[in-house]
Amino acid sequence: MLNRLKIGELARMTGCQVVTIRYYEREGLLPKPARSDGNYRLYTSEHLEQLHFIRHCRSMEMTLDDIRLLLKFRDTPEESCREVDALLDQHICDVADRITQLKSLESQLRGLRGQCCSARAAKDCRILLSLHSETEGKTQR
Amino acid sequence: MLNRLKIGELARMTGCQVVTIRYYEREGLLPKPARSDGNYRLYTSEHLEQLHFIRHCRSMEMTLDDIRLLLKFRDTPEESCREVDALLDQHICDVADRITQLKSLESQLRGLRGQCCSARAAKDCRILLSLHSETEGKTQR
DNA sequence: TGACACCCTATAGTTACTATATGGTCAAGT
DNA sequence: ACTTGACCATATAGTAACTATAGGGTGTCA
Repeated sequence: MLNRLKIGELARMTGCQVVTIRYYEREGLLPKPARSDGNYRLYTSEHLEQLHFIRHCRSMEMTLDDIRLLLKFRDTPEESCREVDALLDQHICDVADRITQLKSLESQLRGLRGQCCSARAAKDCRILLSLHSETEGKTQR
Repeated sequence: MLNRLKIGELARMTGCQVVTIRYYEREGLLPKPARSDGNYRLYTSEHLEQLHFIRHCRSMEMTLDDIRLLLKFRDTPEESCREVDALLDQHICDVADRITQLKSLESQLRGLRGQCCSARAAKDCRILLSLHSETEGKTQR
């Protein structure tokens, strides 16, 4: 029976930690469930589904703010889903940008690493020496 | 003259924010500078060089802990630089792993995005529907 | 003397949790 | 009836690397 799930059961069914579920409730991502006589949270299959939704979004590294928005869209069925598309497009852009950035970083790091030729004294370490020189063409943040 | 730099001057010379410089001091990454009569921080060219080092490392997304280690290695000139190499190798690995992860995420997101065919009502939005379904094969972190 | 740029400290907020402390609930076993 | 143990509850603080805010002092120029 799926309508009196305790928090630990919900956790097991979603691969989510108990504390995280409580955290989502505080953050307004999961509606407050009913309580048992002993003050235990009692979840329904609605909660289960919503938590699956949240975890699916999180596994794609969407922010909790993004997820809040998506949940709002879901609850206004007459609105178009153009905003869902836009949110996703933006997220895809962000991920792609980050990949580009990390690739450049990786080659920079490999370049730096290549300056070392085996264990010498740290005072002569070319990596450390190189890190002391000014970064050219870098702007803040 | 480079031996009585005020914090704002140091900030301008390194492209670092004033508050960040003070933060590095609190964190023990920059030694405490002398003070003027009016209690202003007075930096030397040593500070300037060390801050360049820190910012260079940060531009490569090393953590402050990493940087603390590197500074320690620099100050123990008889130690070999093998540890510097190891730190860098680890960092390169982390970056490479993250790239792999983000690439897979990107294609997953593009797949999801492709399920939408233009603006329909949110209740039928295939993206939202898809996000409700269970993630298969994902384990907890 | 006042305006202004610049400096100071202390404290709280950001993100998405995680950790810690302290105590209550419930079912099974003795 | 009592205890053990798994499970649940709340409140608070910590994580990383800053950023923001409040409230006030310093130094120079007109």
